[in-house]
Formats: sequence, structure tokens, C-alpha cells
Amino acid sequence: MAIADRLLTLVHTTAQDVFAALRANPTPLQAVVVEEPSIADHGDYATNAAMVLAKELGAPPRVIAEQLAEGLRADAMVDRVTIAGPGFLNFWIAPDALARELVTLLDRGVEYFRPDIGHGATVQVEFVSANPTGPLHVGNGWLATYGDALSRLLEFVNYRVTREYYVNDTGGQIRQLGASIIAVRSGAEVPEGGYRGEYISDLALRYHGSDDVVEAGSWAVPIILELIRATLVSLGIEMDSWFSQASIEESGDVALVVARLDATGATYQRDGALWFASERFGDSRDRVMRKSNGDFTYLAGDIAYHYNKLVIRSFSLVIDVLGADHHGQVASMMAAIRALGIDEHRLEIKLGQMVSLLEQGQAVKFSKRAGTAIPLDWLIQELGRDATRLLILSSSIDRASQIDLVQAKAQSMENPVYYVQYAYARIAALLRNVASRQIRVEVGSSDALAGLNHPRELALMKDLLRLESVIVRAVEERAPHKIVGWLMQMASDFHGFYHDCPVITAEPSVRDARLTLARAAQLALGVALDLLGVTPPEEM
RNA sequence: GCCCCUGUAGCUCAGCGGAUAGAGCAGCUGCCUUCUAAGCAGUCGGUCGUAGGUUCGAGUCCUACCGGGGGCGCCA
Repeated sequence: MAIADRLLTLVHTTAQDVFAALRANPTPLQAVVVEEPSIADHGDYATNAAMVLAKELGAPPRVIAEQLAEGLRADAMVDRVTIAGPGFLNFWIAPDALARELVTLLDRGVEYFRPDIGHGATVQVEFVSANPTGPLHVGNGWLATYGDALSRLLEFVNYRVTREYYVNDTGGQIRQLGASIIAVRSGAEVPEGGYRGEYISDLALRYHGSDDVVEAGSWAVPIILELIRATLVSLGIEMDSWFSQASIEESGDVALVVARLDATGATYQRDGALWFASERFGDSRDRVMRKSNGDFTYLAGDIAYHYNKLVIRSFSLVIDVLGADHHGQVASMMAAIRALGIDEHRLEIKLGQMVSLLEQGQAVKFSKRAGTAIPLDWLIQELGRDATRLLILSSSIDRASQIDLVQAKAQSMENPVYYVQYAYARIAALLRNVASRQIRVEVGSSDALAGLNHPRELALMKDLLRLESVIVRAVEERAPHKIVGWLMQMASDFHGFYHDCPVITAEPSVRDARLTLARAAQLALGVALDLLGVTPPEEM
């Protein structure tokens, strides 16, 4: 258990003692938290327990705080407790307790940072799923990287993850694609709503089939998918599964699912079409399942696809990563899940807000059809894989990012990714130097490590002990960008340590303790970088 | 009109209901004879969109308003 969690437990038990002493009934303590103050004078950790209890007990916070402090001081883990402000309890952790924790960390290795949240459950993350009508653009890169980092996080906390790309290989846009290729081949204008761009010209040169738009479109899909796959690989992303929309339609599952909705009385006929009464299940209006011409709608196919994921393939959890332009589908899909009697908590839909490019202060929207989309390949080539990933992962997907490409490129050598990677590389260099100088290192007994009490060393240790809880939060909130926040702090603290605390030239006991700390830091940096899919470089 | 996201430093963005709101970039000033200066230290820069409310305590929660983005098809 992490130190903060152990402290919270300690605060809880001490609170029970206070209740008993006051002959008061114990009350729930959910509001009690242990946190790390941003100000060093406020201790290594702090709790609001006295203020919460004061409310429950109707006594002044500082009086309660005195009683709590009494009990807390008795614990060996706690070095010092002070009462401050409106009734905060500030703790300082005993150096030997930190040292023991560091020993445990090194003993357990990567596992030290791994909370078992998933318990081996299966989860499918569906992301990218861009129509196979052209190369990925920069906007696709955002959600692709988010989806991959989320998948890495879930894998780390013991989910069995399947990364899936839903291939919309049927329908109107495939006909448009075919029509565009045929038009360019015959030297005609690309039709209204068609696709433009160099790749269309390339395809037109290679296409030797008939003038049937479906044939031409279907012919092009696998070629374009291969381009997409290659782009993803260059971003460090490999899908486990490419799921064809056409295959769902051919399987008969669409009819099956519509029949199931029918059987539960959730559908009705109107104007020659079959409707799903989705409003009864929380949608803003009802939706058509089968058009008056007999074809199923996209939504019907999409419901069948989700039925396939949740029932036929029976993933415990399904996460759809979609662009905010798919917001309109969410309520309909959730309504269908409820109508089919599936536990709605098994489907999560994460909406990523739109990304826009800034060109001379003006926002430029992506349009594949108009040919104004900036290719993702271009961005990766300009910035490199690691800088691209970190740029994308440093902010929340709830925010509509604006990226100034000129600035992004100009800053590529100043990208924060190098700051973080440099910390890792510096440790690698340290360890190489130790090896090449044939220094014998006695790795860390907790006694030796208790000598680590320089402020830089303490800051580093606290970062190490915090990583697990950061990972928990990042997973729970589906927010990989929280890992970036930790990495920046960790890198900053490491560079400060490196600057102020010589390692190899220090006397042997100090040197060995610092080397041990550096090793732990490298381990943690490696875990965090790996969660983001960013390379941990041995040298720079 | 209704629904979702959002508004924090010049720019791009972090920020668990807690104490004196942070980082990177841009600007200014120092620090390489010393384990990698892709670094460290300092400095400049803020009515956290506005107004109410809840709370011992609000950038964070609630309401209204203002601004920005997206969505509301028998398209996919």
C-alpha cells in the first residue's frame, strides 16, 4: 500500500479513537482526504480530517486536531505533525519510513506501480475507425494516440485489452470514393461530395476495373487501409482487430438485433419505415431502423455492431473513442443498450473534442473531401513520433485543442518530450559510468537509504511514491494526460537532484544511496513513458 | 430552440472542494575545468469569462448570462 493510503488508514483509526473518547457515534469519513500540499512548509502530506470531524461533532476544528495529532504522532511512520490554518494536520514522514518504502519499491520493480484494477477482465477499446476513404489527418491522430495510451493504461492495470478499428467499408462514402476514382481516371470533374487529393490520382492510375462505383470503391478500401495502418504504426500504434461493417451486414446480425428490439415491443411502423422507440429509453427522439426502401440504417448496423461486442464477443467493458461530431449517436446507442437489456455500464463512450489548426491566428478545419486536411504523416515526419505523441497526450481530450503548426514545428527542438526523455537518458548514462569505472555498488539497505534527506532527494522519493495513485486516477478518469503531468514534475525534480546532488563523486555510502534512488527513478520514468508510448532513450 | 464540451499568464495548456493558482514556449538576468547545459537558479507576467448561490473553505460544485467548438437526417 502506498504511503498516502497507509496514512489515510491511520487517520481513520485515530478518528475512531476520538469518537470513542468523546463518546460520539462514529460517522462516515468519505470526505476525509490525505493529500500532498503544494507548499513544503505544509508537510509531506496533509489531511482535512479535523475540519470534517469538527462539522460532525460540533466542536472547534483545532480542538479536534489536537486530539488527532496526539494519536498520529504515536505512529512510527510519522516524524512530525503540526496543526495549521483552519485546522489542517500536516505530517512529515520519518526518513527511515521513506527509505523502507524505497527498498520495497526496488524489490517489487515495475509491479510496485501496478494497481490491480482490471482483475483480468476483457475490455475492448474502439478507436480511430476513420472512414477508409483517405489517409489519416492530424485530427485522427489525436484520438488515435489517446485511444492507444488509454489502452496501454488499461493493460498496465490488468485488463485484457483489444484495440479495434471499425472499418466503414460499405455505404454511401464508399460509392463516393469509387465515383471519385472513376471520375479522375476519365479526366472528369470529381463529383459533388467526392474526394480529392493526390492519393485519388494515384488510385485512379492503378485502377483497371469497371466503371461501377461500388467495385472501384471496394477495390480501393484495402489499399487505403494499408496506408492508414502504416501511419498508425509510425505513431507506435498497432490495432489487434479490424472489424468490417460489411461483415456485420452480411452476417444477418442486423436483422437479428432489430428482431430482438421488435420482440421487446421497442419498435413500431410509421410511414413505411420501422422505428425504434428510443425516446422511451432516454433518447431525444425516436430513430429509424429500417427505411421505407427496406435498407437498414447506419444506426441499426451500429447497434448490431455493439451487440456483437457486448453479447456475441462478450467483452466485459467496451470503450468507444469518438470525435465530438459523433455526439448525436450517443443517446441513441445507449437507448439501444438499455432496450436490449444490457448493463449500460458496460459501454462507455468517450468523446474527444475537435482539433483545429491555427494558421496565422485563423482556425482551419479539416475536410477530407475538400482536401484541406493536413495529413497525420506530415505531422509525424515534422515532429517525430515521440514529440507528436507527447504533444497530443499533454492535454485533456475534453478540450478543443488548437495547434499552431508553425509554432509546433519551431518548438520541436524545445518540446517537453526531450526534457522528460533527457532525465531518463541521464540516469542511463550515470549507470553506464558506474559500470565502466568498475565501481562496486552496495545497493540500498534501508539504513543507508535513510541518509537520503537532501530536499532534492526527498522530492524525488515523494514523486516515486505518488506514481501509483496518479496511475489510478488516470485510469479511473480515462485521462492519460495525467501521466504527462506526473512525468513533467518527475523530470523537473530529477534534473534538480542531478544538478545539486553529485552521485559518482560522492563518498561511497552517499553515492550508493543516490544511485539506488536514481535507479528507482529510472524505473518509474520508464513505466510512465511506456504508458504513453514514448521511447525511453539510453542516450541523447 | 434543445443536448455535449469548453473559457486559467502574451501563446499552448495543467490544476483531487483546501492553505500563497502552476508548467512549457515567448521576454529579461545569472550558472559549464566538475556524473550529458536537450540542464539548473532567478525574474517578468493572473479581475481563473461575468453575476449570484452552496460551503468553515470555490479556478474546482449549483444556477443564470456572455463568448468559443461540436451535435440535433428514412446520410454514414
